[in-house]
Amino acid sequence: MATIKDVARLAGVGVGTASRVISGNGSVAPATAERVRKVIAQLKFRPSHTARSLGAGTSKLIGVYIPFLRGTYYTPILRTIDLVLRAQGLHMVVAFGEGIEDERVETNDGMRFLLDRDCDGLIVLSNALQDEDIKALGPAARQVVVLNRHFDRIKDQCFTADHVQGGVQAARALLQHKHKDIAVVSGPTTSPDNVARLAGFMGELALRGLDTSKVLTVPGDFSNQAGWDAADVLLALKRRPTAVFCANDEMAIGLLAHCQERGVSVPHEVSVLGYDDSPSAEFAAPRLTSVHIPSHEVTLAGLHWLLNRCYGLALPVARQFDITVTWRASVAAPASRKRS
Amino acid sequence: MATIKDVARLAGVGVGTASRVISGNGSVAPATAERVRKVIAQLKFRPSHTARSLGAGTSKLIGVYIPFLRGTYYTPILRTIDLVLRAQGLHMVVAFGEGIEDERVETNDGMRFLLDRDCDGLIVLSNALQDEDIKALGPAARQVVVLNRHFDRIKDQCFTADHVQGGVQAARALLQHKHKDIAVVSGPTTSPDNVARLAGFMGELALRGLDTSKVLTVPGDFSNQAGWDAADVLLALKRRPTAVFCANDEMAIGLLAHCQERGVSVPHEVSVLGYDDSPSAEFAAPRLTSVHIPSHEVTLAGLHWLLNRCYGLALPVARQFDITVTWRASVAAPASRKRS
DNA sequence: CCGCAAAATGGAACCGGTTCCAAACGCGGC
DNA sequence: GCCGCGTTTGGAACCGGTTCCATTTTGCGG
Repeated sequence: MATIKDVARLAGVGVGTASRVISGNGSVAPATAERVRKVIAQLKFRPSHTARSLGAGTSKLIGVYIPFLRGTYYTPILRTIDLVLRAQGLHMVVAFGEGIEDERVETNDGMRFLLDRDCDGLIVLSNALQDEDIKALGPAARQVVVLNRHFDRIKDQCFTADHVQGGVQAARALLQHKHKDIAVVSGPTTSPDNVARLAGFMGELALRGLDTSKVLTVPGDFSNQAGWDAADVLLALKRRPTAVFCANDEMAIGLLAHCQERGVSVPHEVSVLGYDDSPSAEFAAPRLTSVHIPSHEVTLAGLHWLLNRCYGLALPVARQFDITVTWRASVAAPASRKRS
Repeated sequence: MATIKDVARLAGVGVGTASRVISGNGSVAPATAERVRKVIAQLKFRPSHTARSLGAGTSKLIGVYIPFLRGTYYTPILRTIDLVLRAQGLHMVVAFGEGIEDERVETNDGMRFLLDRDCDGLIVLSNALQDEDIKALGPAARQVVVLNRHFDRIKDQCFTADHVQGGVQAARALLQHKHKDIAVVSGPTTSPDNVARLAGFMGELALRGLDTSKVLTVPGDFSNQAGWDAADVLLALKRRPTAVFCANDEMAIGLLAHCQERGVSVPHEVSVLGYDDSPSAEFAAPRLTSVHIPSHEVTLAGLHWLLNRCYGLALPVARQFDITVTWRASVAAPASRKRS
């Protein structure tokens, strides 16, 4: 690979001049610049990012930590990040948490790994992260943004939709169709956003006069399989619920698949409500009604904040995110029925 | 951030000695080493990857180019890459092609972008790449691996399952259930792997005595929406096919959703066969029978080859990949029926 | 107690850029 | 023709590590 010295030598100029032509800083006589440019083209010279980073003290690298790349929830987020970054001439270094270890340990390792790589900033999505982990980051914490979580310690750097509100919306969607026998397939209790949406959901049901102690909650882990398994439990019930709220779309889809296999018609016999409105919801069978979390907007806001901090930009940063319900085919009024 | 000079100064040693302690190369008296280590811990010193890269001439960075991160096909591939890389202390820089430009231009830009970042190697997934693009890469081509494509120019660096064989398997799966009225939802004709699987499919049908001119092919673009739209065409047919082969799972899932919406029962009224056996196939409704492409193995082989080349390792590199059919619920024998 | 090889050590050079500084140069005004 | 200012230029210093080389220290056998 040709270096700037080769360019300088062949063009008969000093390295300083060559550098000025390449970076465009400082003035160079037009004729000289032309000569240097010619040599650059001839040598197919491309300046080394590494060397630049070392001198400039900035790597133009943003790290992204994703706990587990499953389903379709994270893919639009990655797309959004890549798109914005490339437009700024930046790159994205990615790490996933997919080892065998404890998720929290893994998150910390992953962040460390990324920080060690001299990333200018970090975007972290994680349910396992704890307040002390943020603290342990020390000054490095200044350059991280957390999505879908809230930490008081760095509240300006946290971007998330209000999942309590999301749960409320979910409850209203079901109540609106006069459902009274409701079941829930929940995510892990260790996941704060899951806890929030369930709290919102249950709270709203109680507010509307439902006895929430009768709302069966089947625990799950956000996977397709968990939804499938939950269906097994739910369909075996003597008095089946008329509606099921799943804490994410993945589980809803697993549940849908199981209902189909058993010949249970959705939404005729059971309504199914998802959460996230991830891409796979749109073409589930039946098309899944889901609580729409504006991930794109949340991601964009967090990313903008980070770029503003790291590179002194002034990109707009949203702080408020509206949650709505995307109505499709999987939720309808319960069929009127007599006691079985 | 503390530098090695700070460490050296505080420990009362030269930078050379400090470096030897950090990197573990060269001998240092135990007492001295201990002293240096103490200072390192105290200062929370972490060596700069950038500086190391510059000196060593290797960035420990592998670039990954993915044309469009949609659906679930690419996610396991990214996971596999990340897992292997991290085990080697390496990182992954990702770029997607999601702009507005021509896909081929975009792929070249993306690769350039990644190469400019001083990546030691590149993994490229792309349908738009042409032979000349490889040529234009010049010596940089030595360090790229292409997945799911074949270029004669760099045949050792291409890793792909045999999609003609995949098409053959698909045909056999349908024939095995005595389907005779078959339709195809194809991918873009610009996608070589799509062309290959269709060729294999049609070839096998012809071999088994079917008149392939009667096999309706609906063009698609690998998206859910394309499958949905194709269903519209197919279901409007006077004589509906008894089986549909979709060139990828995404389209199959879109088609399934539409069938469900129209009340067309799968596999009772139509069988649907997918391709790729991506994660979303498992929990489609009904669960999707699909031609299993061993993406994990292909990715692993390509990645191993790349690591062997870039870092002189000796990881095992597979060259042969078996394609099988994963049987689930969406394909069955056609219901016997009279002419409508 | 000496001599010699091996171990330990400090410091310079280097990787490939950018930036700063001082010097050379060109040009207009007096 | 000379002065002074602004432009152009080459080269050194620097970023933070690693590695090489020369020098000092250590350890052991004779």
